[in-house]
Amino acid sequence: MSLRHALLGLLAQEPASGYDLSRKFEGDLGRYAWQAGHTRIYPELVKMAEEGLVAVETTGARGRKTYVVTDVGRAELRSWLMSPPDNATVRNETVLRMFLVQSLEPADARILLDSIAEHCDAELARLRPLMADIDRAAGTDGLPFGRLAGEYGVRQYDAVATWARWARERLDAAEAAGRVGTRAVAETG
Amino acid sequence: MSLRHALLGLLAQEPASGYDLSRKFEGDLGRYAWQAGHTRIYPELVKMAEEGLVAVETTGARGRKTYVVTDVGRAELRSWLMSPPDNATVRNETVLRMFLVQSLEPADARILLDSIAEHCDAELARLRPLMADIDRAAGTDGLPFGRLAGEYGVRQYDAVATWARWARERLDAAEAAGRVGTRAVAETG
DNA sequence: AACTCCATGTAACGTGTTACATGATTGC
DNA sequence: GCAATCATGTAACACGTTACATGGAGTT
Repeated sequence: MSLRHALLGLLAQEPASGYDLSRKFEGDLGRYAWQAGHTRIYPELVKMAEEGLVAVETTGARGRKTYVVTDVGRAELRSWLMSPPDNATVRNETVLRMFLVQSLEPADARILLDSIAEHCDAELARLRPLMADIDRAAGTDGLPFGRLAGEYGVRQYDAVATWARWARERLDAAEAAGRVGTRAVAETG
Repeated sequence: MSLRHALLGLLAQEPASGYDLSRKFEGDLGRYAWQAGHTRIYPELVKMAEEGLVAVETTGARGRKTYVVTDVGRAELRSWLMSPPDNATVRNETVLRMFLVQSLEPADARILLDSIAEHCDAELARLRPLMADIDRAAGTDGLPFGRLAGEYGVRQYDAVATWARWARERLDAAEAAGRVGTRAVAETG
């Protein structure tokens, strides 16, 4: 039930409508933490309101409903954050590709690794200036919401880019030595 | 449909039964790439066999069925690996916690960040010797299946541990300056 | 004989995605 | 008036988890 806690966390930061929340998932939150569309968010908010975790604060134009966290909701969020389970849910398609890169032919693996490195570089080029702007505006003593998460993204992409380049070198070395411990997946037909 | 490609990738490496495959998901694959239980794997293998992506190689004792990838399956795996989508599926409970750490009171956030750093240290202590063993056995020119993925894990945990310590420092600095840009989630009742 | 591990499966439920549907408001 | 955006929802489907069920083979 992570969606519910994601919503609680966002609402703990500031009251928002289902529409607002669904757009937050389109940003960095959805990019590397958790994805959810409005079709899932709306019913979940209704359910959470029924359970007393959130409440409708205002009803505005176009049927807009603004939700706020209740004390019960805050307690639930804190309890969830403070007790991480041993086996957290992880489902990452990109990491899966990294696992399976060795089932490709070396030539294909090289192309894939290069494209991963480039993709990470592009994300870094987007994120780094953003973080610098935040620090410039708030100073290194300020800590706007999202700054820690953004930094996580930077370090994450940096690590993956470095990994991809390391992996390519290992692959090259293995191929030069004539022993790529893999059963290649060649194109057929 | 990532499960299907995960299965294809594992079977491309070596033929296996549904039981074998389900146990592979219990290791590092499930720990940081993709999770799946046997109850999902068995029906998926049946479906993939119907579609000609895999085939039953042998039927052994206790009804054991060993699957192999077909040429069609290999082509499908290659095609999937070589065309990564713009918005890959990402669902990571731990990263979500990192996003929401700023909705905790500084004292709680500090405890959480410390526990994240410790958890990463523990994983590193487990993985690093494993990778060293592999390199010792295969040499730096050898590349056993899983070596690249294992290295990804090492770099990943290292990055998160460093991030957690950095985040703690930023949090300390912000609190010292008396401005933690967060609405704290305190315990109630 | 009892226990554990191997090995496969079904059914119910929870969660997430895609497609469909509706209507208000704002900017041009 | 038209298009874009805001704003909410439902229904069907896909995917994943938990609980339940069964039985063979090896070990003590």
